[in-house]
Amino acid sequence: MALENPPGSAFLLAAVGSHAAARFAERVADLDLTPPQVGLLGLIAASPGQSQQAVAQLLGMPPSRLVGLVDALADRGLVERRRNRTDRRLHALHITDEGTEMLARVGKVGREHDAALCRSLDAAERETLRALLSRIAADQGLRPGIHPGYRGV
Amino acid sequence: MALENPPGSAFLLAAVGSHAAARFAERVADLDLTPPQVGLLGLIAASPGQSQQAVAQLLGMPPSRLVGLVDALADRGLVERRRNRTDRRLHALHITDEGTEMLARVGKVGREHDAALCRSLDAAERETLRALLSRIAADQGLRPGIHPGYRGV
DNA sequence: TATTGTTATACTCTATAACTATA
DNA sequence: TATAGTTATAGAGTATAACAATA
Repeated sequence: MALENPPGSAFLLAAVGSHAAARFAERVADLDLTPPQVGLLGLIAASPGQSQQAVAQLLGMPPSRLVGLVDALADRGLVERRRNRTDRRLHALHITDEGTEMLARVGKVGREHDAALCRSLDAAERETLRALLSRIAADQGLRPGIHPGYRGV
Repeated sequence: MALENPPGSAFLLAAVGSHAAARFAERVADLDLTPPQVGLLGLIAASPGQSQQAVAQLLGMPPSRLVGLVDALADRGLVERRRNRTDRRLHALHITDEGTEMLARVGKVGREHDAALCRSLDAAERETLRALLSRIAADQGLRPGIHPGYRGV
C-alpha cells in the first residue's frame, strides 16, 4: 500500500527488479565480483579486442570509469589490455583463460539466481514472463544483455 | 549478448526494472520529487501518525536517513511533524492537504509511466505480467507497495 | 591539433556513530 | 539509563574536467 491499489506493472517491475539485482550482487560477491565488473567481463568475452572507448560507449559509461573496472579485472588476471602496434594509444581488451573460467562460474551463479527468483513459477509461466519482459525491453530500446544501470548484469 | 543466450528472467527483470525506475525518476523530477521522497510521501499517506522510527523501519532505512527526507517534504508543506504531547520525543508524521494533492499528481504521472512502459502489451498481457510479478514479489518476501531499494516508488 | 587512456577533483547518496532532548 | 530524533563524519560510487602520450 503506497500509491496505488493494486500497484501498476511499472512499480512491480522496479521493485522486483531491484530485489533481483540486490540478490545477484550478493551471489557474485562470493566470487569477489561486483555487478558492473560482471557486466564488463561478459561484454569483453562477447566482443573481444575492442578499445576502452568503444566498450565504454557500449556500456553507456564515461571512459574514465572504465579504467578502474578494467584495472580490477586485469589485476586478477581475468582480462588483459593489448596495445595496438599501429596506434599505440589504443588498448584492445581481451578475456584470459582465467576470465573465461570465472565467467563460467558466474553463469552457474546466474542460473541458480534465476531458479531461486522464479521458484514460484512453473516452466510455462517462466517462459511467458521472459517473453513479456523481452517485448518490453525491445520496445523500450534496451540493448540485449546490457544492463541500463551498469550495476547489474 | 553478455552472459547467456537467451538471458534469464532474472537478468531481464533487473534490466527492465532499472529502466523503469530511471524513467519514473525522470517523470517525478518534473514535480521536484525524488523516488525516495515519493515512497515516503505515499507511506505517510497510507499510514499516518507513525513515528519516524516506525516509518524508517517500514522502509528499511536508518532513522537518520529519514530526517533529510522528511525535512525536504516538510519544507514544502507536503507533510508535517506533530509532537506527541505525552512523550515529546516522538514526532508523528502526517500528510497535509498540499501533500495529498501532490500525491494525486504523482499517481497521474505513475499511470502515464505505466502506460508508456507497457505500451507494447495488450490489456490481457499486462494483467498476466502483473500477476506473475506479484507472485514473485510475494514469494520473495517483498512488502506490497514498498520498494526494496527505497529509491523507487 | 585531435584522440586514447589516465588521473584529479568534486559531487551525491548512504550508513555509522556521536550528540541532544526528553523520558 | 534508555529512547527519539538529529547532526557529524566518513565511505562508496559516480561524473566532469584536466592531463600525458601518441597520432
